[in-house]
Amino acid sequence: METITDNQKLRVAKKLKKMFGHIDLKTETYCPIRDVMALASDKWSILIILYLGYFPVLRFNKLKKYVYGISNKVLSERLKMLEADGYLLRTMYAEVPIRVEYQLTNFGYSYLQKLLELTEWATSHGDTVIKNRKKFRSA
Amino acid sequence: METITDNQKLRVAKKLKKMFGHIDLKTETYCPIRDVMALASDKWSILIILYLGYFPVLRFNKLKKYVYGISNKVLSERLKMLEADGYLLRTMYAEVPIRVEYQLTNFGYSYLQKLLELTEWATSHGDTVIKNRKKFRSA
DNA sequence: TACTTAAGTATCAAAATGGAAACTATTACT
DNA sequence: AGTAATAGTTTCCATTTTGATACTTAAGTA
Repeated sequence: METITDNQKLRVAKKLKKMFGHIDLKTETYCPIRDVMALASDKWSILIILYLGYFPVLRFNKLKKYVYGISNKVLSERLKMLEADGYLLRTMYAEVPIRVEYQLTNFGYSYLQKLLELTEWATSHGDTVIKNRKKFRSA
Repeated sequence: METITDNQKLRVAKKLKKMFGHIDLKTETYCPIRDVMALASDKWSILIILYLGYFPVLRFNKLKKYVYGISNKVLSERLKMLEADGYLLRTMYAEVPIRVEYQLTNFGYSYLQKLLELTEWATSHGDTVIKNRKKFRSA
């Protein structure tokens, strides 16, 4: 079982208060969690960013191999959006055949650091989730 | 500009190596990032978990108000999945009208701690993303 | 002339997702 | 009998999101 200390709870409460004080809850003003996270925590975006963290530079087709299951269309879409938001840099070399390299910006790298907290948690708790699901289904 | 120290880069590389060593990249074995994160980093799930962190207990309609824009269908769907995966607890009181309470489990709380790293980052970098987008469009 | 390769784009059908609105169950109250 | 409230479920339709496949561009090579 997970144990959570009172100290941890306090820290979390503090962070939440700060965050929720900053964002307006009721009205539909701009909400970074809805906007920024929508792209950056997307299933494919997460994988793209992680692989670009692992391999400093990747080309389109290489990336597509690592992020298996993604289609040309979706990959190029996500790359364009991630570039637009500033997470990554696209460099095109006018060779033949053309060569394009993708790499994280410092901004993207800064995001990756936080993202890692989450993906590490996910990899170490994946089995628990599976167990929970089974228990739930059989209940 | 974001500055990233070599020290930070080293730490990130270490984490990535550990994660990517653990998961098999090439074959399609079970991948917690694809599976666990798919639900837990979903747009609506994030908001649900954050609000359940902020308010220790919430009922269906209250939650729906906070997570504005979500429909009955999607909210009840997400709640069921989050319950199944073990993030939250659903308690039903056989009163009339019926009363149902949702709250985070310790497991869900443990996830929330990591999630906060990301949402805090997002709230403090939302303006940068907006700026980046503008720059990109006008380039 | 045809072929090759990288990095996409274009296109169209298929599938998944989403939202709106109506409906259900239950018991007490008027 | 009709109304009210909560917590959903159901239905149906529209929009979004995918996925697969073919196509493009450019220069060098066989």
